Amino acid sequence: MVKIDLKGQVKEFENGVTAAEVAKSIGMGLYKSACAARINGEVCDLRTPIDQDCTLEILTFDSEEGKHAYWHTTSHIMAQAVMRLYPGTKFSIGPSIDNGFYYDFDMEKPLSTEDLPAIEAEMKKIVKENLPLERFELSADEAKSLMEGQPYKEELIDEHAGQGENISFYRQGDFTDLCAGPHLMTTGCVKAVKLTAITGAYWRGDAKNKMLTRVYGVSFPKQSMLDEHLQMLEEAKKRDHRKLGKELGLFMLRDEGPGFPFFLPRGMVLKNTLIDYWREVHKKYGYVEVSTPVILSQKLWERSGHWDHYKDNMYTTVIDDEDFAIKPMNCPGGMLVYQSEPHSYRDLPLRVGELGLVHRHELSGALHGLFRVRCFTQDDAHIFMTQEQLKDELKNVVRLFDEVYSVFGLSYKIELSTMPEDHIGTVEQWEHNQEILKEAITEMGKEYEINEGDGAFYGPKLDFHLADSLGRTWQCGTVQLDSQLPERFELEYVGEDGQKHRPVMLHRVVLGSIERFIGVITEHFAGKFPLWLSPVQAVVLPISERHHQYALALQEKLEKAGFRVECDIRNEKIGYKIREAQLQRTPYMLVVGDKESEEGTVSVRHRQDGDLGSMTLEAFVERAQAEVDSREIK
RNA sequence: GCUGCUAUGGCUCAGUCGGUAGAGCGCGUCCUUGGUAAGGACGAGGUCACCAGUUCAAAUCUGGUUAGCAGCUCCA
Repeated sequence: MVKIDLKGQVKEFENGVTAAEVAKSIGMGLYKSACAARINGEVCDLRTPIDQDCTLEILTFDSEEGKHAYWHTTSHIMAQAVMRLYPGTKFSIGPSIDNGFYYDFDMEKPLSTEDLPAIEAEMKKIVKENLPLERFELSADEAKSLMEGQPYKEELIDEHAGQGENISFYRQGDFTDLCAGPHLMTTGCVKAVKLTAITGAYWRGDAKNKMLTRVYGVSFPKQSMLDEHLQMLEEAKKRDHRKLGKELGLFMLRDEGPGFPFFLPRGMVLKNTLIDYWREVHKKYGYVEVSTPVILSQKLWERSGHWDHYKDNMYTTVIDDEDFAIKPMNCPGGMLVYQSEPHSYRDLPLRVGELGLVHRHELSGALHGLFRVRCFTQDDAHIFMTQEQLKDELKNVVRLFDEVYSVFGLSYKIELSTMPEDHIGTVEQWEHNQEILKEAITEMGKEYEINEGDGAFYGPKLDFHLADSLGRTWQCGTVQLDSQLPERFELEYVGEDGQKHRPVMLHRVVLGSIERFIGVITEHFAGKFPLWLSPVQAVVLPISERHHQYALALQEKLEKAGFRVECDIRNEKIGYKIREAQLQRTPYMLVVGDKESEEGTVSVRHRQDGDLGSMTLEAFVERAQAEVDSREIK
């Protein structure tokens, strides 16, 4: 007998009982919705036999792990359907992902979207057949003979065999796949499936390898959940910053400058307001500001190491027969600023900010609205300090990040990116620096994930990722520890001992790029920017022509009070003007007619709260000013 | 850059079988002077992304180029 602890309730079972059988003993409802199990904290298959005392949790679709098992099984069902419809297909891998699953196929004739309904129909048949999934293990040799004619599988088997492991398989009817699991008990559990996209993807994610056909899909235990999911995607599209950017007149992109955004008057107000805030908060945190040139000699880039490691992404030019490059980063300019005068330990930490306009030749296929452009403003800073000051300064930077992100109500995910293949500096230096980053962030009580090999070529970094409307995350903030550039530029400060020492340096951006950040907050707020950021904060709406004079006077008074105000004196009815102001997400609409002009009041409507009744202009100004000052998010 | 898809007035989109373009919104003029999400009439806007080819004839078929979209790769 084994004792199984089910969330605090201990029950006894026969030795060798499976997690699925335990679920069944609790209730058929749980058994039917079970996707995977967590035994002693480890996620595993429902088929796993239990032969010693343990804790057990049954994972349903409601849990992350349950969803993953569910989607993973669905990807096998899809592969099985493809195998039935296109017998010559070579299979590679088909995992679950955050919002569904995919499977990569190597096909003689790649699939097109027209083929998806047929695959979906075949999948429904497989679901109806309610095939049980069976798990088994083979030695590497046996595995290879089973997967004969499947070169991608053979490659994977060789890899596992190299580590001396047995290879696990899952079989469902006429389909068997190399797989670690966990998986559902039968194909019949998958109730609602939608294949969502078909694209290309490189084998093993390497651009040098063959491009395979990738089919994406998502599935749910209920049709209504699928409908809801698709509905949610539709809603998310409405928040897309490219769509809103056009509708709200924030920015535009033209064929004449792919990846080079144009900021329109309203977008420019947003950008400048953001920059004003940035300056305010950086002043508070003890930063000074500089500006370094956009074009600098190629020799400088050779010295900094950018030329060797980044030249494919740099735009270049020739001036008076000398080679120059347009800056893709601000650091070398920042080094020259530091070098321009001697420094004492008393000056450190020296925090030098720069809103630097950088240009990078990004691959055409990588461009994406304001999220990925070829020309953007980094809210950069270089911080020079002593080794002893490093950890405190790291924390200081993270505190600043926290303050800024909380003003926008943004939550983030931290990644620690470690040494890439292409790097400068010694392994010891890298490991030492990575350790300091870890310590600083751990001491602040923050969680992080490791992003192996994704550091900058000059040092490890902490990346702060923010999510867009579809939940895709974009790196915005980053703190990078650099012990290379101070070395290459022979930076110095005079210590207490009167000797010259080398400072350590941090690169960091909070917003990341102003452009990307505007994209993120546009989606985050769905265009309803907080009052302090709104390009137009209020619009005065006269009911008819005889109220124009009063309305224009109000506009002038509000502008004098420091607000961004428009007045809609078009020959339209009030309902029409309100509709337009609502669609523009204008925070406040000030309706004025006979009543207001006689009483000297305004009738205030808020884009979310609706009619707020009439009040004096002074009362409105007071209210709005308080909202601006608090940077309240409504 | 790679794979697939797409490109028609300022915007969103129709356009069948190849026979030289259509709607709504927006814009302009006029009527209407109104009370919290679209009042009405009339009008002006398009070498159908670009370059070739096939054809008596191309928005439509073919090839290429450019740009966009989804994903991959790369990245703030």
